Amino acid sequence: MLDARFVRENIDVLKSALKKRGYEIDLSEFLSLEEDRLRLLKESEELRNKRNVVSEEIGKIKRQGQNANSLVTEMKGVSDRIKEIDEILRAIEEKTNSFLLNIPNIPHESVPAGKDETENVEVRRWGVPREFDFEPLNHWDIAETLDIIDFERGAKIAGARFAVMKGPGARLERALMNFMLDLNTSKGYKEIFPPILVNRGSMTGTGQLPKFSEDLFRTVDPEFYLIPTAEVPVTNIHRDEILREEQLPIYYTAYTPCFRREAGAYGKDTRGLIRQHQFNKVELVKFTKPENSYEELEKLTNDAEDILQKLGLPYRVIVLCTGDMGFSSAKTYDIEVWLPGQQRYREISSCSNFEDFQARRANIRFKREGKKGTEFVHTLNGSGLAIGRTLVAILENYQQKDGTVIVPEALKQYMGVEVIR
RNA sequence: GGAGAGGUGGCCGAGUUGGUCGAAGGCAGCCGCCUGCUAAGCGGUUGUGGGGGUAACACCUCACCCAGGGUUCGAAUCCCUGCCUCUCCGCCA
Repeated sequence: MLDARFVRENIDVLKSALKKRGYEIDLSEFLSLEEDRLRLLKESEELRNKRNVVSEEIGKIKRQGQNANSLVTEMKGVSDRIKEIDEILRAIEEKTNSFLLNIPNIPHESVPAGKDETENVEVRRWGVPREFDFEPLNHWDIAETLDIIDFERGAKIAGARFAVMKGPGARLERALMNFMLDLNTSKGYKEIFPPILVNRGSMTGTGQLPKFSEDLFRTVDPEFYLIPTAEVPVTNIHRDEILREEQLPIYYTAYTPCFRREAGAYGKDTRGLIRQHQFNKVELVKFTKPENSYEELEKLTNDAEDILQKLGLPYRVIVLCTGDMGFSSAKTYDIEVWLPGQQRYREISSCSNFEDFQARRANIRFKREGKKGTEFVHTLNGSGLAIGRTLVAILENYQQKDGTVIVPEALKQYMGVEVIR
């Protein structure tokens, strides 16, 4: 969320920045509400001041055994008036707050302007897609032949968009988790294994609520939310905290299952493992000082790329244009892996700098050495990587004519075999 | 699930016949002094957020003693609800 004061004082900056996102904003109601709010706030505070002073007076008078009835009556009136004002204030704040919660983040100046995903810009490519001397299969065909992913049983047990991983398929899933966590922790990321069910405050802190509830699974009694990404519990680790400057930057990596309703994706990627209600992911999360966050975004993206390089999977990096970026992000790189079965690049990681947008919602601050006051940290995160999609990429890129799949060099020690057959 | 205890500042911990409490005291931190060094000692100082104010400080003011309501002229202190922690019993991986 943006800061109310910032919005009040930077109307034009905000308007033009959001226009680049294709987001027209009408601030007139907000501004007049803010005007009312500040006026009433002042009145309320002045009355409280009066009440504090006089109440103390009443105490003194009573201790002297004298009568203070007229003052008491007067203060009763003052208190009633304070209550009235506060009720109005609460109503106003509810409106302004929900208005602020629904404004997306301001894009960084380096983000290309554009209306949708067709205007994203490719930044670099790594690796050369392999030449096949046969027609490469889709991963679901490969998996069916090898009997390592069972979509029918997944549907029977749970429903559409669920799968059962079997034998070497399950092992590959586990191998990837371990491989990624080992690689990430070797670079200084601290391993975290957080709760998978979280409360409403955490979902609001990272921006999933109130705007995107339709994509979340929720338990009813008691109420919890199933995390759509480890970003939620891991970023919320430091919610409502004031960090010391020397603690920054903080690097976390976490494996978790992720749960998404995919409500807006009917008919998309219905076959295969690309879009599931439940999937595994290893996440990278950073908390940094504002002046370092863009440098840290580059490093974080590189760390995610390194996983693909070590697995020998060709990919490209694109920077999302203003119109395609997520709600909370100021700048996002997507990493897309080459899938021979689909003859195209598919998203496997999304690395974002949220600047202070999440930190303000989640109230994550830090204190500079020798300076008074606090500042919001910058938060970043990226997949490192989505396990299911990595598994898909391995099956498709390492498939052989006879239907078997070669295990990438880096995974052999985790798999125990050289070929999945 | 049942019974009980409790949630106060960076930490520990007073305060529960409502008023002089943003909150004693201790520890830790910071700044001085003192001191061969260190330790000890002495003095001072140290929360967050909002509003106003300033060139910037200063300063003024409001709120915050888990959260949200309530009673009252006035609440850390009384009442209600929720959340969390601890102990005992039961159950369970």
